Amino acid sequence: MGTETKKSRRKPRADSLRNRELLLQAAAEIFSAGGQQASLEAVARKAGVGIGTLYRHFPTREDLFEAVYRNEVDHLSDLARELIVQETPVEALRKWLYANVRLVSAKRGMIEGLQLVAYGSSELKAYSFERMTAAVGELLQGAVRAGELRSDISAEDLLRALLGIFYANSGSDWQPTALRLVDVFVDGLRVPKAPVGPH
Amino acid sequence: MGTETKKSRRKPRADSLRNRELLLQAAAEIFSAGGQQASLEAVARKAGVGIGTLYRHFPTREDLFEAVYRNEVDHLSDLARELIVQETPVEALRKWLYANVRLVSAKRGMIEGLQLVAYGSSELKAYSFERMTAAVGELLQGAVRAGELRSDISAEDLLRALLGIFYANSGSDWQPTALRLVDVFVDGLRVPKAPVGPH
DNA sequence: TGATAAACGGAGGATGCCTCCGTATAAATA
DNA sequence: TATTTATACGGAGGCATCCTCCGTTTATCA
Repeated sequence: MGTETKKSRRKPRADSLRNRELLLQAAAEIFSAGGQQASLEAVARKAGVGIGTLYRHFPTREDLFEAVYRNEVDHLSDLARELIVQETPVEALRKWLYANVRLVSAKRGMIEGLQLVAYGSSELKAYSFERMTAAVGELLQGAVRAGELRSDISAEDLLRALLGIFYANSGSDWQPTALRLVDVFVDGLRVPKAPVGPH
Repeated sequence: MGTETKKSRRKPRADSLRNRELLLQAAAEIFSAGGQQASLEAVARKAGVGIGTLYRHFPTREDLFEAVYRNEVDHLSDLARELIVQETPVEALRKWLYANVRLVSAKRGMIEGLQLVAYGSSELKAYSFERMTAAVGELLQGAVRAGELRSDISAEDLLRALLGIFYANSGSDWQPTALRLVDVFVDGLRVPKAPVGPH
């Protein structure tokens, strides 16, 4: 027999998992507010863990960024499903788009600060695109089926329009502007209650 | 009479002007090599002045970046004129393009690191575009008149092609690649000495 | 050749990065 | 449940950078 090839591993410790989650949450907020050069020590402070813990979970800044991004995409996907059952179709869409603004906030920091797009895994990009299209597709379908939104907008159209909104105005306080534009956009998608066409 | 509204100012001190120049020169090199997050203390060290002197001349990092950029554009413009009289037309163009690679090195750092394009003065952009087009126009004209380069390339075309070359490959060691591409590009512009067309 | 406005240098306090290691604790074992 | 042990934790510490502040130096002007 050779050396033991596969030790029975212990279950990961509960505190480790918890701290990882706390860190991701804190990082999402800090990066969203402060951009790409936010302090990692601030992230650790906000998460309520030591700086060593942060570095153990995410050895490099990029590791943390990528994890935050992936995490946010997953959250958005889940959020779409929750909103579909909890809200009216149009409000579900609107709230999901709001959440998107927050995601892009983090994404901007990552892309512009660290060229994640340049050398970053394109696997990550494909992954996020797929999940995003699926999520927005469900939201749209719901609202269209309920007769509240016009039916000639595809999921990809909507995502493209969003990207346009996001990248068009890249100021320091773009977030409130983006939220306002989302409102306008959603209202524009509505099917008018009192049609004005010829009878 | 009111209070004296306009005191006869002293002439600016010679060492001040000299140090400013030294700082710009050092900053150009440091930014070019190290990107946008290069250390300002390193700039001061390289210039051989105290850190306080750096901050007196350029209170913020952005101030220094913008000054370096403006300075480089001016230098490039002057360089074009010098090369026109010192070199053969084609070599003048090639060397000027080399110098461009170095400029873009600094520019990249500025744009990507600090969103100079986003909030930065668009006056600065207009200024640089105008001067650059003029410079490359003169270089082209000289070489075309000498019958060494094909005549169907405009100054703007050339600048656009350059931008393409520069932005296409955004790696860490893009500079050598860009220089090689410039070579290829200039060679491609040449009028062939022994035409191979049908007789 | 003073007088003085202006510029100089760099110490110093604050903050951030990342490593290292003694301590604490959750899972495995008895 | 009690003990063992693999694993994770926190944060001190060393180094780098940022930026300010102020005593000293020096170029201009009379």
